[in-house]
Amino acid sequence: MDYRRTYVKDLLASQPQTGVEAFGWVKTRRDSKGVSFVQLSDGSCFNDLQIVIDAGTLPDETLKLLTTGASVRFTGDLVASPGEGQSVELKATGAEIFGASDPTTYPLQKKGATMEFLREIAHLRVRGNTFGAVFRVRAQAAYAVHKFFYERGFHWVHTPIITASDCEGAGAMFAVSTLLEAIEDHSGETPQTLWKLHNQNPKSDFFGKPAFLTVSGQLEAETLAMGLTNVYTFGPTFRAENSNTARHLSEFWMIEPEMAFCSLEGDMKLAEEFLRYVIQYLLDNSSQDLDFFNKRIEPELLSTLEHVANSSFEHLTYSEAVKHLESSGESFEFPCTWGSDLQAEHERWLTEVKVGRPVILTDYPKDIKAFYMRQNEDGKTVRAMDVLAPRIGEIIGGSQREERLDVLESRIKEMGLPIEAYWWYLDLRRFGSAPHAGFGLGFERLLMYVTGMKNIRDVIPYHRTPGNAEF
RNA sequence: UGCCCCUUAGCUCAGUCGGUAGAGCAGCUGACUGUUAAUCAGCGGGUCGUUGGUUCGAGUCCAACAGGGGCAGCCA
Repeated sequence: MDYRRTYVKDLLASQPQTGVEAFGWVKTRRDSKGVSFVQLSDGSCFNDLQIVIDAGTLPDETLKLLTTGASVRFTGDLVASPGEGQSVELKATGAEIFGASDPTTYPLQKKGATMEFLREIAHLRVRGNTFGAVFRVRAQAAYAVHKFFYERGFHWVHTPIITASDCEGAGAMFAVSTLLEAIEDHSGETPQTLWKLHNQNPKSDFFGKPAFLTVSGQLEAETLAMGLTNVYTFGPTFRAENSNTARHLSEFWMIEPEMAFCSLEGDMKLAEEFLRYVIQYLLDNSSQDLDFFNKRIEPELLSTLEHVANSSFEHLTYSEAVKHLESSGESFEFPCTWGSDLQAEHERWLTEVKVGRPVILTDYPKDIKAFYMRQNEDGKTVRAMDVLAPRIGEIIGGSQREERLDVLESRIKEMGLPIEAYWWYLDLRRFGSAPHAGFGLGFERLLMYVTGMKNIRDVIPYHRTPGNAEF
């Protein structure tokens, strides 16, 4: 056996020929008097290979073991299919079963299961139509991300996953420590694992100071952009927020481009180009999987994606958006006033009702945005942007960064942050500072958008959320 | 973190007023010369999430716990 062999995807695209083999897992079997049909899947593409087994070809014992979930190698001839739904099929002459799958206990079936149930058997769900498609599209999208940046001369940079800088400021962090040790407690009826804290002094911890999992690679990416000009990160990101929604994960993958000599206008242009490029790439290269999502998951998916790939995004300033919201005539649960952050219901109205496609909001009040965003001349707003998309809300958050040393320093002090910790970040403004901008994009939110999947936990193989780290 | 909902067969669900359990699919057996979520007939399948309480009697009412989910906030 060798990984260099013919896969289901290749067989389905081949002309009839003798002496072929196919490896995979049985999805279903159908029996008639003189013939049995097996749908064989190996994950190489959306469609299954239909295996035709004439009665008497295989021993009864073998045929009986060809149940949903079994892994098998079929040998035979690839022939033109007289039935509808496929151009070729494999006429079996032999079958070797590697692993049987007891149909009375195998939890996957050919008929509907809920997303919630499949999430609890996440180690098996990839064998079904939906999750096979999700993870193929995920891989294609990741490739498209790299391709997009590579074609534009961006350098992929690897910012640290463990960070001792608690100044990233993007949310609650997970601690990374060796001061804790697991101990078994046998005093109760059932033994349980407890934590023992060696001591409470961070100086004796592994890194000699408190360390955390990164919540953003942005600040480090900025340092790399101040030498490589155009860079991006694409890696895991961690937030210890107690968020329980269909669009938050504790561990997710984020894409963060950062560009030197670039204004917010260039940043917006990149964000829009990026989204439209990835969507077009998937329309061109994942059409079978997208057709399935359009048919079974989200009926408006294809028309929406095609529309977005071919039309420019609406641009609005925060202040204009607030005016639209105030005169909308809608009765929101929370009224919209200038100076406060937009509620989810406001964002939804703007992108779904008012505009009907992605919208970029810019120039937010400085008090509701991060310290590093560049201040406008009005002294009240900053060069921030959020890209909002129908159905999923905020998909991108970015800004032009504050490149003026004095303004940045006073902003850090104003917000009560420990200025000593930012010494290296401030150095960028001391030595060859340059206007620069970037954004952060949640990869799983992008995947929700392009697949139509409704819960972010269903576009990552194993989700990490508060109270859940199974598998 | 706050508010709300759900948990009955392997899966998806019904179960009225509190009176001791139902369907479809899956599985098994059989029928059918080529099916596409095949079809048809028959059969088996239950600690009603767990613990406690109210009651003559609890799937049904109450409480706690466990698991799952929705909305909001935080954000990507």
